[in-house]
Amino acid sequence: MDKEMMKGNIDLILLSLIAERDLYGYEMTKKLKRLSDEAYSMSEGTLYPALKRMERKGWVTSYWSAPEGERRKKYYTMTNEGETELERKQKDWASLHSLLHKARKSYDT
Amino acid sequence: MDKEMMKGNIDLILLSLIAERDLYGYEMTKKLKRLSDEAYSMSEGTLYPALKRMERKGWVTSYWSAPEGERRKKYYTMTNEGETELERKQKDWASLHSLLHKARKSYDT
DNA sequence: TTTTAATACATCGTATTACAAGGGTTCGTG
DNA sequence: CACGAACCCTTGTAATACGATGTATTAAAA
Repeated sequence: MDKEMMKGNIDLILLSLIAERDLYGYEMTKKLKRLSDEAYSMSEGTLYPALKRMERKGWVTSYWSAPEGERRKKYYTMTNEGETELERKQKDWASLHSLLHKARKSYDT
Repeated sequence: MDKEMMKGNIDLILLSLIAERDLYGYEMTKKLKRLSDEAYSMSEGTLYPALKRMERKGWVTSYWSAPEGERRKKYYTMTNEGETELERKQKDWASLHSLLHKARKSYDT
């Protein structure tokens, strides 16, 4: 998968991940790599600013976790607004999918 | 459909349209609006620079048509490179779709 | 006939975005 | 102790989407 394909969809990807369970940043990069069969690596220069952005928009919140003997990790968790936004993005995604389908099939003149 | 959803997918959309048959710019905006049930309007400030960009990249070529009594229109047509690029983008799109699916389903830990 | 709306192409300035490159700390293992 | 992996972050740059704006031409309405 070309990295270009991620453009414009970073937030949707991250929201989808975080919706499942709380994750910390570094973990997200590893998970994405695994889920894409090593095809896609999200650079940290993309990830961390994106997380900040989403937190600023109120879609996620974060908390530090530092259990005994473990190093600190910054976990991100979903807000209600984030869930709303995710649903919106999923709908948009479906609409775009449908639009592309129609375009390919020359649905009308 | 929110306009935001188009970000990063403009080229894919336009290539999909042009792959079906030669089209001129203004026609593309109308067709997209129709295909999306009036939900999406591609602004001309988005469209024309995008067409120029794709022509520069060799994905499409253009020709002017000015039949007797009709006003001039600039038609765009697909190149072989454009078809290759379209296939590449379609594959990427499918990969992203799969990735999102796996993210939602908590496919792994 | 004058005005208005639609058709058709284009550019410019701005805000946003993705990312490579870099910086830093902490921890485990050889 | 050295080294790499785990973890977080910022800065600068290039590309992108789009609103605003400009210019002609043609069709329709007033």
